[in-house]
Amino acid sequence: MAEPTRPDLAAMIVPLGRSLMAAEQPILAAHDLTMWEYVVLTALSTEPVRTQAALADAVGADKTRIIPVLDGLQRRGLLTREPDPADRRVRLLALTPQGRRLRDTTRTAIQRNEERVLRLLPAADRRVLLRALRTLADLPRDTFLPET
Amino acid sequence: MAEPTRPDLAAMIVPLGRSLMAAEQPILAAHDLTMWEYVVLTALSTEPVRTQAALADAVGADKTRIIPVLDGLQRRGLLTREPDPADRRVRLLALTPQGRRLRDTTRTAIQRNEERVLRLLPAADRRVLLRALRTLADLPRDTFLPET
DNA sequence: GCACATCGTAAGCACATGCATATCAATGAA
DNA sequence: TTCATTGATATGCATGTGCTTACGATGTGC
Repeated sequence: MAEPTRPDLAAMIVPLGRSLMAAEQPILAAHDLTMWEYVVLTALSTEPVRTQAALADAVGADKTRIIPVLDGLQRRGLLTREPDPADRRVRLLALTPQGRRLRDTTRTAIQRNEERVLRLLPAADRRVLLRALRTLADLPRDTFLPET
Repeated sequence: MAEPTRPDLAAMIVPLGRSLMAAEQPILAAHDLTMWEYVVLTALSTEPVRTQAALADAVGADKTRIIPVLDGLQRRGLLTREPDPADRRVRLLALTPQGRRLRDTTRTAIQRNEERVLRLLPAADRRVLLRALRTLADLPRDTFLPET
């Protein structure tokens, strides 16, 4: 039984994710956003989803738990919910200009902090890392599940 | 305000971590281990820690919540706890041969599955990704916190 | 028209987590 | 010697999460 040559991928990524989330927290607080609020603001501009349930699925949230998040964002004028004329069950979500601005300023602050950390890596490694992460992050979730 | 050229690092890493944890779950179950049990088994062979509290900190666990995990592992003969003669408050932890074997077979299965996913990346990217992740994962947690 | 599915919404339950508190035993410093 | 600190342990509380159930409104297919 040979010694493994690397740590588990999960063992590196999961704690790293925790550290990054912890790092985001003060930035989000300074922008008066919770994590899920920010996730929704970000997803609404990058994911072409039609239904709230699809949005929840896309961002890994629970569709029932996301309702109060959407309520809050709507109440603050950061997003709108309009019935879809093609299917009156559906509420179409859209960012307001205010929502877009808040998303952008928050994202800028978050990414600035991330760049500070990423600069600890060589530039070429940085580019590859981001490219590879993007590829992995875009994989369907069940890609990772073990085969039976 | 220019469009960002990349997703947030956290926005890629955190869901990826979730997917990897979900993928691990059936493998751990097949080896009769919980996630924290496996984390402890793995950490005991790679982290030179003396106290249980230090182990908990090293693996991002709560020192009080880790006690029942250690109890269970000890009861199953996977690890031993002996008083440290140099400081009788401390319980020195060590894997048994059985614990080492279980850790190894589990890790092999987990990494085999991870390799299957990693092979979706070009080989050179794979190497850089793992190297970069290792670097980032080894950073002290407060490296990531924003500067005041 | 009817049975079934879907969407949004609310709420319940079990469990995990982060943090705090408390206790006992042991250690180290003043 | 006294007191503060440390290590292990147990437990409580608040919060978050995953999943489930249920409901009303709407849509689809037969």
